[in-house]
Amino acid sequence: MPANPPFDAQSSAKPRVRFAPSPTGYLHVGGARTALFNWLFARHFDGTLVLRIEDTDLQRSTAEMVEGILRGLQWLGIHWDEGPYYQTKRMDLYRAAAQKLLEFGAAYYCFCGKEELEKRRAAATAEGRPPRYEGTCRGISREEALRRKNAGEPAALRFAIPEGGSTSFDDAVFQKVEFANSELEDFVLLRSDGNPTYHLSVVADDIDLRITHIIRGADHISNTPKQVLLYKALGAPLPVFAHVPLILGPDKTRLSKRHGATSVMAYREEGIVPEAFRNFLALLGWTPPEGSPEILNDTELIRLFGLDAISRSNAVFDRGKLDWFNTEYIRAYSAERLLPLIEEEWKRAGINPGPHDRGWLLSTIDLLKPRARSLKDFAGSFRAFFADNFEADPAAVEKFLKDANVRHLLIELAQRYAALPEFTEQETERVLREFAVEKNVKAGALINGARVALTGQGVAPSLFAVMCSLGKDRTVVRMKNVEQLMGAVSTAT
RNA sequence: GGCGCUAUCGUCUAGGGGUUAGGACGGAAGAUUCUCAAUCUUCAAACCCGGGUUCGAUUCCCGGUAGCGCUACCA
Repeated sequence: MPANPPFDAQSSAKPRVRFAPSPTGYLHVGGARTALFNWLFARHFDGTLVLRIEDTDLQRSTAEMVEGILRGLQWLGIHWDEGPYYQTKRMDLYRAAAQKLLEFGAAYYCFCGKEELEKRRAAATAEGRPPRYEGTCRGISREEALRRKNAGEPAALRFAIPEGGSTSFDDAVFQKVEFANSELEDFVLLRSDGNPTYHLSVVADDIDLRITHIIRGADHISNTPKQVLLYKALGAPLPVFAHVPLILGPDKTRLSKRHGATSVMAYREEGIVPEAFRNFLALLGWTPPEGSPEILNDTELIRLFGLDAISRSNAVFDRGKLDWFNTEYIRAYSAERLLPLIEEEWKRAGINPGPHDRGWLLSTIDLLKPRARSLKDFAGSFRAFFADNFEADPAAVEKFLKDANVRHLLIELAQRYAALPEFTEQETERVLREFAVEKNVKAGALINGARVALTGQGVAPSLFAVMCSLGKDRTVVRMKNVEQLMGAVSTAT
């Protein structure tokens, strides 16, 4: 039984959680997963998700990154209820907290210069000692410190870690975690320019925003005892901490650009549908109850989600599994829902599907979607359905069209189709099969060759469905032009 | 280096003192013959190592190893 019991849904208080990205970069996969877990938790308990932008690193934070992060969250369908709050606009809160800490005797001014500290750290490391701040300025009397400070001497404010003992907390994922206080250093609360550092601003904000559960990456575990000490020094009740394992690349090192796309938006560009990405992310480090399927919509995700089922070990980002989720979602989506997403792909690929009516577009998408792995396919390997300028896959040509006789027969067959009054699946198939018998060739050879002639691909839906989708005119023209495909191949290879 | 966390198929994971160690992705084979990236069927694939506790450890404990994290006047 953990000392911090899991949040009690029966209690009147609804949980308040937050996602607090730092706008020094785009929304990356790890951040998105953290945001997702917070959102799922808030929705599950009918609580509140607060968005807070941690932009106290003035040098590296930009408005563009904030914009990108918000867009990423929106794309994923993660909606926050409060905020965004900007830390740079809440400086008074942090300074007041710092002042309080100073008055309580939990903080003191430090006059050590940056270079001086670096030198000492380097020396300590060289001598094999832990490079911790030794509390040099801790002994300076309060009056003396105030005098020097008021005289204009630059000073940072440091937190005074209690001597001896240990600090522990009960993590909803990792259970009890304990650190000896001797391992913690007197960290900086206020820089000498008066701006707060991370620890101070997070804790002051989380107290002020009445955050009940802090769900964040496991890389913050080591920071937590310092923050626990801050809560105590400030006399505030502790929230429940829940640290979620990190996401790794295939080589089991922390996911980074080396492994490919780490930006959430890059996956949109790759033709991933947001629900698929969200579903995939949810299952990275969290497992639904036994017997649950893995394809889970937002309602199911929210209903099933719980902190207790979060894993304690890091998870490798498996691109292949993401693609599987994507195919499942594309297949399950209605053509109506797919169409606007596909139109974006066409725009990007410079495809204008022409004068087709909406009904044709929808039925063609339905025909194609069981074989789609990405939205990109609708502008890529399915291009021939929506544009007349397409390139043939050389491997498909090689496999099904290298026989000149097949090509000649296809051209001849095109004449028959041209004369066919009723261009339906049944009729086109009947004509082709009779033609095959007449010419004493296997129908399959004609079918496969025709598929390549019509779509440029060796893989496509049933040929006669393809013909009907394309219509008589385009079918006839493409079959007649089959030799041109050969030319394209020989020049391409 | 110090401190912390973690360790089940290639990957995500279930399980838990006695199990044929379960599922999903991926892989392999077969079926379908109108292609396959579709569909169906089948198969291969794991408890990090060493001690201890126990009648019995993959499961509990300790140690080792490995991986990851933190170790800033970054967040």
